[in-house]
Amino acid sequence: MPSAKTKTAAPRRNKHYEKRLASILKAASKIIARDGFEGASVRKVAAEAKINLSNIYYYFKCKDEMLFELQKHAFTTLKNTLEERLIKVETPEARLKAVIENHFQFFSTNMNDLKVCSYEIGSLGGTYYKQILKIRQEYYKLVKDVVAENKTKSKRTDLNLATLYLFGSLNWIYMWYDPKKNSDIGKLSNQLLKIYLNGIKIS
Amino acid sequence: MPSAKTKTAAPRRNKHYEKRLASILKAASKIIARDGFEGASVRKVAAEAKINLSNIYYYFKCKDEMLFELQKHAFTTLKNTLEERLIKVETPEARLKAVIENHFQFFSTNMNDLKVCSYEIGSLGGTYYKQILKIRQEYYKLVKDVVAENKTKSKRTDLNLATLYLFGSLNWIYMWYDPKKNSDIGKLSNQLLKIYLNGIKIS
Amino acid sequence: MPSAKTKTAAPRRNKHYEKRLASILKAASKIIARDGFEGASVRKVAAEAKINLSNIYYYFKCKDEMLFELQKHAFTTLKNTLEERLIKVETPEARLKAVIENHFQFFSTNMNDLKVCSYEIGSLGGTYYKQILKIRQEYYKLVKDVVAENKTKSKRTDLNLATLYLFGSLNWIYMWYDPKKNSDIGKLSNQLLKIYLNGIKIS
Amino acid sequence: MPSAKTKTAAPRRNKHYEKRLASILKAASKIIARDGFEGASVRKVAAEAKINLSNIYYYFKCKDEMLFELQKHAFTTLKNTLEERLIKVETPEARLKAVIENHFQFFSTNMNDLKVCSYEIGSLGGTYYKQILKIRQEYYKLVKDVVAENKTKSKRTDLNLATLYLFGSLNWIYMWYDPKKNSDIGKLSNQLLKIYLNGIKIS
DNA sequence: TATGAATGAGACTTCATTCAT
DNA sequence: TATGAATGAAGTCTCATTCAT
Repeated sequence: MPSAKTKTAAPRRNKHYEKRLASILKAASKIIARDGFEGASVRKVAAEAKINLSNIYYYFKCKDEMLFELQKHAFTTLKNTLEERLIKVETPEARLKAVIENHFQFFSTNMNDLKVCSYEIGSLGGTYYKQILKIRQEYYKLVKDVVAENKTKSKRTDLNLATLYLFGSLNWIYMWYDPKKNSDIGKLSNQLLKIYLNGIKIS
Repeated sequence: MPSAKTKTAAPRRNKHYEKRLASILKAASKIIARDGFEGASVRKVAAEAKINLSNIYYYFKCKDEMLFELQKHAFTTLKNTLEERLIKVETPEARLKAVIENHFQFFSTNMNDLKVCSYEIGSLGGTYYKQILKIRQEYYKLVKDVVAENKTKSKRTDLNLATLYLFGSLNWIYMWYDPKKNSDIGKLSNQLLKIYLNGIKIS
Repeated sequence: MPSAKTKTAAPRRNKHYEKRLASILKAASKIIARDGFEGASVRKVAAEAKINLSNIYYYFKCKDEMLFELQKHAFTTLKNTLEERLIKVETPEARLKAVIENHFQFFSTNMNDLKVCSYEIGSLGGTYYKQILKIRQEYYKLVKDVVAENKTKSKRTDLNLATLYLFGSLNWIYMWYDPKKNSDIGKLSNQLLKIYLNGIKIS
Repeated sequence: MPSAKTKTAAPRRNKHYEKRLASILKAASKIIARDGFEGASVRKVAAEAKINLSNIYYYFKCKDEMLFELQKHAFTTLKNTLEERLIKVETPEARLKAVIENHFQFFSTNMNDLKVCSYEIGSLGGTYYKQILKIRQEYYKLVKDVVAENKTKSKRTDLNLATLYLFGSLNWIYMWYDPKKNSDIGKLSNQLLKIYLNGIKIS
């Protein structure tokens, strides 16, 4: 049984609290994506969120915690929405498409978070890092299993390698994704699915 | 006969100059890869290179120039060695393998530079950025042409997308590459070549 | 009735703010007069004002702004007090004496500011410079008009030259003024007035 | 008898020495006038003089010495040329005109030196300061005597005050002198002479 | 909850000067 | 004479964070 303390201990928060917290996180995401974690000063985040500098420390113990919450939220969402999607489909190919589309969907509408999550993984230390690592590993496991379902066993390719290969491709999108040109996420996902499953060459 | 002037114009430097410059660049590469560009203070680089802090400014006009030289060297090397390799092979598949192996070879022995080159692309401003962009585009063009040779035209996949997809996979290696486990670059390249050409699934 | 907003818009500051700001400005004036603007380090000013070094940057955006505020205050005061004096007197000679005495009065009790205002005019750049220039020009115009009232038209001397000539004499006082010896500002002003009006030679 | 050492001890200098020394001094004058003594780095001076940074220290022991030589040369020239002029004329008025024209002549063609000599008087310390002070006082005495010849004794104006008043006017010219507009130094000198002698008002 | 003010550490960079050749 | 390289001190400014109200 999880300790009840978690809930009870939470400070009584007024109706604005959640809204402001979210607004700070959004600002942080934007600034960190633009300037990197080190380059993103708490001052800039405060300015972007239109909140007083000191007041940020009411919502976060320190700067690191901001990044932590950002990554935690992103990876948790990613994992949860993927789980929901996977329940609904059965064939290996459809499931793989779900993986790709889910990742794409989330990050194409949260491009800042993509950067924050792939760039700034090493910026977190100690406990924060470990907690994030755990969620990332759960998400990784989920994806790896779907890759396994699709991969022809006889092929002499390492399963981990194949999975990481997929992640690489998916995470690289911030380098080229343009919401105006690539508005159709479904179509984009299909193309990547095809390449990943069958390669770029007719065999 | 090329004008002798071109060579003479370079400032006369003593015998230690090149060695120190290289040593600073190596130190910078290590620190920037570890801490990010913003997180890498010139102090830390100086300490790593065992050189006096202010003396660094004899070799570089500013911190940005350090990153610039790092990226310039990496992308130029990448491009030059690829060109040399491509001259020697003819079949599309062999050429694509050359692309993959070249990229892999370089970055597996210069893992720090890989980070510095993929993480810190946005950390450069103004003229520096433009110069790097140009070299990167030349390298990109080289790779794209080889992808085009391999890609079955009838397939409805965008050429740029396919190329970027490849880059994503290749650049993600710093997330998992372990020189102890993945010592055989040739084998690794072959695996990725297979996936990229034929997909993970027998069709 | 002026919009209340104008006043309300000013940031709310605590009771110590104005006092500290003034104390920093006074310290800055002293140090800059002694060491010149370039020679006056922010550290020295902070030490003189007995304030923490970085805290200075809470009161000023940058070192330039310090000089700007100093000059702005001096020239504005100079201009305002002169305007007040001029209202009260009518004859040209009395008005000219007001000009001289006003300039003298202010700078003899603010010798540091005199240096800061005549030495360091070129130390300001961009917007700061333009703002100061405007006030200085207004002050100059005021003085020039009084000179014009006094100057015999038939004399073939350029009005601007005559005015600048006066300014030169007035601003040179920091080279020799000694509050102990020249305590009687009224008398000093009278002497200069005589020279300026009638020359050093009986004609 | 002055020690012969002065001449004998002088290092043997090749034919370029004097030329380079003068070129450095000219560069220094320009840079110091523009940026102030503190703002003028030895590096900038070296660049302006197109000489190697370290090599400057062959010509000057330290930065202060550069300023010292600059001021020494200016005041000495000023004094010497004035002495030559004064020998040739006899009437008080002609002699006063010589003073004004001499000062004007020199500084209008050496505007940088004017700034360096009036701005940077306090930038010199110790022995350097004393040496310069001595020359300045000699020059001052020369001028004061000529003022005395012209000044009507009965007038209740202090002689020193009258002299300093003149210096103020003369030294202020860098604030407005424009070689294009005020090309006729003789005419300008005459105007100032008239004002100084007879005032701006017909009596 | 919110905010004005403060602070010590450390960022990048330039300085005058010297050393060795 | 000339110059490439080095160095310790100091420059301006920003940082994350805290304190007091």
